[in-house]
Amino acid sequence: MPKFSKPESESELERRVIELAGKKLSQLANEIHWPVPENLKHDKGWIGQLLEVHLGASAGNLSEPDFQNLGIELKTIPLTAKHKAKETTYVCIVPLLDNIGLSWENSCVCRKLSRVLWLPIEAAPEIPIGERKVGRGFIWSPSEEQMDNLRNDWEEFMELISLGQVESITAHLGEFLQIRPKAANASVVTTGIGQDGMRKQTLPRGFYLRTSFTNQILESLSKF
DNA sequence: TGGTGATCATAC
DNA sequence: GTATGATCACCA
Repeated sequence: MPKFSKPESESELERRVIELAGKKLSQLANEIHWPVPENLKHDKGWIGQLLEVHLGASAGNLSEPDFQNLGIELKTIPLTAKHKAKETTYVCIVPLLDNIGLSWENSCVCRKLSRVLWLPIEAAPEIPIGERKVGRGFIWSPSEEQMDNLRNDWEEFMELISLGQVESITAHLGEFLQIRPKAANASVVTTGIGQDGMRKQTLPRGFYLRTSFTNQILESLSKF
């Protein structure tokens, strides 16, 4: 069996996650002959991709779960020195068009978060990238309460968007979910709905999970 | 100093 | 541009 074959079952994936716990990123990078970057300024997705390779995720830029056969999405969680979530977690792009009649159950947020492999990684700035260790990952599904919370935020956002209020949405909105720009830079545009109901060019946005939400998940587990 | 708004790399 | 992977950088 090749070293980084895709896991055939959830229990196999879990075993491999446990094996990764406590390892340094430099160790994982060396095994696949990847150089370790000085910082992540120009390699923001480096850690996520490193772990995808090690766990045998059927990577690619498909809008499919990372482990297609298992229906599981892989998400790394950068941790502060206090082992709290350091950053919000990107979920998916916000649909700005043709979202009439889109139900929460069929939304990208609900589908992506229904089954997630969370992998905490040390990310305190004082620790060099290569010295950062992988935490104890775990497979998770949202509780009913968490689902309700996310759905409430999502429905509020989608109503604003369908009413042409995209431009008025700031990252302050939403209790657990938020909407922020998701683009290479501020001049990138996509088509959305304007205040007059006509199509309008606007900045692409993404759904993100607030750190309060991911911390809630982390607190219910032992990470290391 | 934490959160919001902006940005980076890469494949197609 | 859209999709994947996210973190940076600045200001309140």
